[in-house]
Amino acid sequence: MRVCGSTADASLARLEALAEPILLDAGAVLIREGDEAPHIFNITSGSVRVFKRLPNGRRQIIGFLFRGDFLGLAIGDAYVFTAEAMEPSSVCRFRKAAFRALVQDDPPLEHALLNRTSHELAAAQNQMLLLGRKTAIERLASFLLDLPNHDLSRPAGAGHVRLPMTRGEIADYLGLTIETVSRSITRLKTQGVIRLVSQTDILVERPDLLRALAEGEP
Amino acid sequence: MRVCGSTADASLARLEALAEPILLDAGAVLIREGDEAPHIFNITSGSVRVFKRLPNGRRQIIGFLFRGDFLGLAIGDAYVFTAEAMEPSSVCRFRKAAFRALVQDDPPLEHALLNRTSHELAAAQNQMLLLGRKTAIERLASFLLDLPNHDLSRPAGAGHVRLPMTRGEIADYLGLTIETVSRSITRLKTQGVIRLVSQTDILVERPDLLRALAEGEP
DNA sequence: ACGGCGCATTGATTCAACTCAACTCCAAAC
DNA sequence: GTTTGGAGTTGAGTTGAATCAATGCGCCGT
Repeated sequence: MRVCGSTADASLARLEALAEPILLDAGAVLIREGDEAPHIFNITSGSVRVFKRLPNGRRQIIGFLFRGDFLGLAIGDAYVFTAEAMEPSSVCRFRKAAFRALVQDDPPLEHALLNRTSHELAAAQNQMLLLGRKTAIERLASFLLDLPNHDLSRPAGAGHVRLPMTRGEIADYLGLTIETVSRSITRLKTQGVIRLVSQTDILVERPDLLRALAEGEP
Repeated sequence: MRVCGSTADASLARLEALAEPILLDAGAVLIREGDEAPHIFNITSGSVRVFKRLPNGRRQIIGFLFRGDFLGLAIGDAYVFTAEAMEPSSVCRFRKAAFRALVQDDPPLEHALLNRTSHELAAAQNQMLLLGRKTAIERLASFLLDLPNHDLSRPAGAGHVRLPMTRGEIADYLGLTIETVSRSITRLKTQGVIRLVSQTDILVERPDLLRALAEGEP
C-alpha cells in the first residue's frame, strides 16, 4: 500500500487525488507532539523515527517507519508523538477530514487500515514485553532479529543486517543508553554471534544463538 | 459496545446471533499464547488480564480488560498472548471466521473496531514510554492516573481509585517487582500524595503532584 | 477465638545498567 | 595530508531496582 507513487492498487487511486507530495531533509520534523493534528502522512521513500518525550528530555522511540507506512492515523485532536525524517525522505500528506471521508465509503481501504493497525498493535505489545522484562542483551538480540534486511541469499543462513540508525536511536528504541547498546554489541561480537562488517553493517553468524538470546535463554 | 447482553446498538444485533455466552471462574484461562486462534471474545462482566511470557517465566502484562472490551482480534493463526479471568467473569465467544464475515459487510462495525484498535495502539505507545523511560515512582503515578475509577464526585477533587488487581499484577504491568511497587506506594503515601484506605482502595490527596510525578518532574 | 495461608510490607544486600570520563575511529572540510 | 567533529567504544565508579530474607496483616475455615 503506497500512494503518491506508482501503485497498482485500484482502491488507492482516489487517495492519490487528495495527496500532496512533500520532500523532507534529514532531520525535518513531520509531526510535533502536542500540535493540532490536521494531517495524515504516507511515506513514499526514506525513513522516519517516531518518538515521545518526557518533559525532562528523556526520549522513547516508538518505531521506525519506512516506505508505505502511514502516520498520524490515531484519533484525537492533537498528535501524541513527534515524527522526524531520519534521512532525506518523501511523504505524501492528506487532510485528515478528506482522508476520513474517503475511507468512510471505501470499506476495503478501511479493512486494510484495520489490518495494519492490528499488526502495529501486536508489534507494540511485543515491544512492551521487551521493555518491561528483557535484559540489555535480550533487547538487542530481539531488535536485530526484527530488522527487515535479513538477507538470506547467502550461504549457511548467515543473514546480514543494516542498521540505518545511530546507536543513540537504537538506545532510545530499546530503553537503554548508548553505552549499554555499544557494550551489548561488543558482547555479541565477542561471543561469535555476530560480526561487524562496518558500524552499520552486521553479519549474523549464529542466528540460532541470536534467537535463543532474544527469548532469554542463556 | 457490548454484546451478549442488553445493548441498544442496532449494528450489534446480528453479532448477538453468533455469540456463545461463557461463564468463567477466577483464574480461568480464556486464551493461551501459542494456541490456535479460532475465537474472538467480548467481555460482558468481570475483568481479564492479558499477558505474554518469556520461556524462563518472566511475565509482562499487556493490559487489563473490562466489560465491553474485545479480545483476540489480532490477525494470525495463533494467539500471541494469554488471557485469564481475574475474577468470576462472563464473556461471549464468536468463531473468528463468522465474525470476520459479519464485519466484512458491516462497515460501521469495522469502523468502530478500527477506532478501538487505534485507541489501544495509542495506549500501548504510552506504555512503551513508561516502560522504556520512566522510574518506578513515575510508573506507579502514571498507572494510578490511568485507572478508570477516579471518582470526582467528592470535595476538593480528591479522587479515589480502586485497585482490582494484586501488587504482583501491577508489578508485571509496570515492568517492576512486587517489592518495588510496594515501596513506591509507601513513598507516595509518605509524601502525602495518596492515602491508603485499604490495600485495594486509594485516595488521591494531591492529584496535581501525582500528575507532575507521572511526567517525571521531581 | 485460633491457626494457617496468601498477600503485602520492610530491611539488607547485590547487581545490571547508568553516569561520567577518556579515548578511538572515521569521514568530511580545509 | 592534516584538522576537526560527530559517532562509537571502553573503563571506572555509582545507583536504582532486583533479589534474598524476615516480618506483618487480613481473611477464611474450623
